[in-house]
Amino acid sequence: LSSAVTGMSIPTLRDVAARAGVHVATASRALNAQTRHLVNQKTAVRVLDAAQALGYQPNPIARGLRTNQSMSVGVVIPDLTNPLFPPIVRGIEDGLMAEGYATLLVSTDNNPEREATLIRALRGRQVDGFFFASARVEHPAIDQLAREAVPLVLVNRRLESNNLPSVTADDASGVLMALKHVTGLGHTRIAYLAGPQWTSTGKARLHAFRTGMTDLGLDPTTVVEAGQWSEAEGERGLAQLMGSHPGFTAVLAGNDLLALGCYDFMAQRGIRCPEQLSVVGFNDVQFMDKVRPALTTVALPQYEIGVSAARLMLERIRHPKVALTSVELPVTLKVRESTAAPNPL
Amino acid sequence: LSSAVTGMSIPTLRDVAARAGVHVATASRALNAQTRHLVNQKTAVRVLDAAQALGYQPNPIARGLRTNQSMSVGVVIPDLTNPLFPPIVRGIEDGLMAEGYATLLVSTDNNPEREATLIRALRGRQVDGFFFASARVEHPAIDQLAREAVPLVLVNRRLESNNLPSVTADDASGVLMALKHVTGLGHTRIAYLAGPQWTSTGKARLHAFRTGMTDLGLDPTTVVEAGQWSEAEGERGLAQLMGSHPGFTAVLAGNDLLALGCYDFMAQRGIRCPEQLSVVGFNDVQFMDKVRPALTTVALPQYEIGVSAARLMLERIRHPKVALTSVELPVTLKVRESTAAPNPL
DNA sequence: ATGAAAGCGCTAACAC
DNA sequence: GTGTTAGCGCTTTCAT
Repeated sequence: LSSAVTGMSIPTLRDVAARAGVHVATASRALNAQTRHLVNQKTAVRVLDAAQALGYQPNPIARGLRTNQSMSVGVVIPDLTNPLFPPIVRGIEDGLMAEGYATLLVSTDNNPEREATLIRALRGRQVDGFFFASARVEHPAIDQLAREAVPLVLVNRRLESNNLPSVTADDASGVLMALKHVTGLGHTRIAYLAGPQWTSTGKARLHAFRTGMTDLGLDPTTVVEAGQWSEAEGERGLAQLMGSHPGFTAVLAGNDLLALGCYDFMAQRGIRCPEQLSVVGFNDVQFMDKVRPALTTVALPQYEIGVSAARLMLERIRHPKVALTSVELPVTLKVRESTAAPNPL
Repeated sequence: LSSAVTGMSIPTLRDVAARAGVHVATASRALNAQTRHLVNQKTAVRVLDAAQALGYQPNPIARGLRTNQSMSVGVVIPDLTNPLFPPIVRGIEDGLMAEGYATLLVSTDNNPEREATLIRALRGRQVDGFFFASARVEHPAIDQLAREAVPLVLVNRRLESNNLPSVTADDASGVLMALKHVTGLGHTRIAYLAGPQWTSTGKARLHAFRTGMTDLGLDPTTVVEAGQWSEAEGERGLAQLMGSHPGFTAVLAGNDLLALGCYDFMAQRGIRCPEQLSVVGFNDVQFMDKVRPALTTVALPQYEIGVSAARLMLERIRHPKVALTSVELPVTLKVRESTAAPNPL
């Protein structure tokens, strides 16, 4: 018995077909833009009208079972509460929603086991592709997916082992802009509080710092690596930096969280920013213009990164054969209050 | 031909059954905890082993088609980049993931049309339930879903028209704590910058302010309503407040974003916080301890709200007949630097 | 305790 | 141009 007859529940393709007086297959063809040309113009209209009248919604579950497509994608990030990710995720969501894709979002907490479980769960749900914002420089799980030809897009990350499509910000330029700004202010002894070197952004930014400093004829060795992209590690990092390489007047942090950690350490030691030490962040996460002092930082086009990633994914899904492309987006320097000319002792 | 034989692709139940030497139906029963008792102990073990060996993952799409369950839920929020929501969403995600549910997250931007579209899309995907963090006090779309007996949980919101299960924070106590703190400091002329009155939290908090002030024998009429939960509206609101009711020495804001808007206005007018005006926020969103001055605010157990909501949803899905329950979680006051004793002129 | 068979809603060969 | 048929992977009667 068709569900329309029972009066209950959601109309199915059968109901539409019945109402239009055609076979389900015809109804299916008429409803699908790809195959609509196979059916008589008038019949198609009749089917469309019937669907409209019934408020028919195709069931993607059933379709997916048949077509091996779920019209959904997995978005794998380290942690949604890291303020860098919400805008990126929204960009992905907005870019994909228009095309009928749903996004399954998961946070890995940088825990490889959890990540493996989540990837398995997403694969089980037949996602049509994966976004990874959590890629370590080496990442067996991703390599595996790539080998299986699952559509993949790396977001704000790159892989060393694999030439996968990625959307990143121009980290090198960003570091150089920060460096130029700080040297322009008169600083010459500049420290770098690097992000974890098992992340591609961490490595890229540190590398840019080293070459940039060398090119400027400055000493590029005042460097400490944080173990995590966290405030706590930023605090620890600056402490270590001041212990091992005292005397610098500015510190560039691998990201804003690390910069905030510097603030914590400085507050605790009574060091004033920017009078005694200039600090520069990276990412320009929400509220960085409101912290004390307002943080000078390199701003990423976060939402745009998400949108671009969505575009790349669509390309990958629709044209799997086309050569891989990657996108690098420009960054901008936001000069605020955490940087000033060095104070002559 | 079974996929295991072809050597490619993902193993199906057929492959597991074949390997264990049983019929698919038996394999299905053995794999499902609910029906395992129907099958011989030894057979069950054999099937489980086969599944293990093959790395079998049940296909929820196929299962869903049969059972009319998608093992996924929709999470509808106004905007993921509003920092209140990421922790809540993570709580929901973590609470549900353990039970095998996936979350489909969407942002409505408070746009009713967009929201309607998104709800339709989610229904089309057969989600087993909806979380709404975007409920207006009146909300036809939600009423409709409730009438259709779709499992629903309201998060940080309540509905006037409908007694739906909800998880909220104890807004009234929060406002009272803020009030007590500020009066304890010596303030008597206290303004309230209310959130939008088309939201339940906006209404609840304003109501608590009015009764609280009255109970304290203070004038409760220095109130302005913001049109949105936004920084811009906070700025506008404080401007309006100072124009229409000058002379107050403390302002309680409906949430942190509004409080930050107050900061903006004060910076622009050269009014010092807390010396000239004390400000209290609400929610204790990320970085409120880092803004200038560090914001005194009422903290919500954000992650816990999400976890509780997930629990409620699970109950609803599993026992649809059980009476509706709602949860109200306690809040805490974070005293920081934006409040001080009023400055005698 | 297990197998056989039907069917969830849809799409895609294949016929006519 | 349209109907027929089969089947995606799984669960669930119904037999045995």
